[in-house]
Amino acid sequence: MFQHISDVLSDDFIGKEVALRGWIYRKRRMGKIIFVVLRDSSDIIQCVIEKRKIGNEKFKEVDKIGVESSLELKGVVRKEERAPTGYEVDVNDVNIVGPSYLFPITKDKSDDFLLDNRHLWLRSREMNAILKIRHTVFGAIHEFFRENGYYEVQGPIFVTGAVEGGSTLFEVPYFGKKAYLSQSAQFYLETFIFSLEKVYTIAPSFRAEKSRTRRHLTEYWHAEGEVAWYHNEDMMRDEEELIIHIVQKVLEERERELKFLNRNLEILKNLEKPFIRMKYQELIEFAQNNGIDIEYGDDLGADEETAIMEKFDKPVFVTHYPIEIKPFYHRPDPDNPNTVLCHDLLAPEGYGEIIGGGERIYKLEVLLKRMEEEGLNPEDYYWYVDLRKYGSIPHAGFGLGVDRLVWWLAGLSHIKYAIPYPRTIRRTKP
RNA sequence: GCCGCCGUAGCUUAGUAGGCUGGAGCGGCCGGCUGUUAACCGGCAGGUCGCAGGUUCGAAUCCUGCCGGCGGCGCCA
Repeated sequence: MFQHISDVLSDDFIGKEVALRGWIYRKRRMGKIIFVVLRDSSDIIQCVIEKRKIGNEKFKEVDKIGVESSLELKGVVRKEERAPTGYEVDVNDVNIVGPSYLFPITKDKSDDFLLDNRHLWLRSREMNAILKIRHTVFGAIHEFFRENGYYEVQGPIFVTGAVEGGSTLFEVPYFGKKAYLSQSAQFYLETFIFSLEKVYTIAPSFRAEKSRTRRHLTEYWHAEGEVAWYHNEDMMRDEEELIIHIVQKVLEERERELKFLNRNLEILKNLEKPFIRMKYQELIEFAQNNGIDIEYGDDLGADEETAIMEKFDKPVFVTHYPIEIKPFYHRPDPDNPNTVLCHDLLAPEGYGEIIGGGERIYKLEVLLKRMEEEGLNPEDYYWYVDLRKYGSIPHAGFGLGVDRLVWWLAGLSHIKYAIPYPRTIRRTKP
């Protein structure tokens, strides 16, 4: 039986023979001895292959093959301070499963080259760590929703209308007609709540925005929730708990990976609710008092958002935006109809917006009026309007940019490092 | 869409006030080494200088256009 490397990196295995399989991570020959650093999904371990032990022929074969060749080997574990992970295997037998010559990724590599070779770069320890963190994040999201009474649902990806007013949709040919790729499941989630009350989905969203920033992808993973009877504050409370649950889970399961990525864990470890809540108005004043050039009615630009969020070490909910700068479906605040009952959640350390959400308009007349003001044709949204005709209820929802969350949690410099196959304005391969 | 930058060997790059044969490291190939840490030592091979046109006695270097890419803004999760 083969074992994983992480399992045998332990004093319990000293002096015992183990069987390992994996890929050559590094290889160095010193005359009649070859050091192979073997890699599998779990970790790396240095293996020593001596000519006198495995014979001339085998030795020559191993000498010939390159980095990323796949191997099966048997050997005895020994504690060895000189080895990269503290233990070493004295190899008794080795079998080359699939040789690799001229692996394209070597010592010097540019960002662009690694993106072109992402299919191979996934094997790197960096990507291995990021992928494991992603795995934990996605799992934690499902866990949270399911433990809190949400049903998982699936909306369509081919759609005919926009959710976000200003956003650009990807148009695709559809049997002689036009369809678009979904940019949010929100409107569909709103239909599900009349059956299931609390629903969520994790799905890709597509935005044809020609954004060239460290926080934008054209295809990204969107975790969205929608809840019947919830008001803005109820929604924020769940989101707060969701984020804390994810952070806890990542700290529990992925501390090693975060450390490997040189993530400073203090902010994550100290994270607790409640998050900071600020009305848009207060945020503008706060920004102005901190020397940021912004006026009431301006949308928060990336510079402002970054400058503001560098001053906080926990996430901030920004609520009550002016009605003009938010999409039509947000419910106006009854106490101040010039603002809407919405919220954005900004991640600290300069990372910025990771969640957008709010309470939806549930009265038919209000919705029709808002659509008219925005120049939208209710017929295009007939099914969305219908929800306000047949037993409408207050409800709220939100969308979490999962890749953005991973980007922040892992402390990455660009969102393209947070997703295995980033799709940006200029990249659709590999 | 706007602003800025880049394109030289498989990879990372030096070289651009125009001038001899475009240098190097890594990787590769050949050889050496029993404690290496993306080892080291000796040797060899490897270049349409993104593409097209122009200026010039002469262009990797200057000009024009195109192609590809990077960073940021706007927009958003």
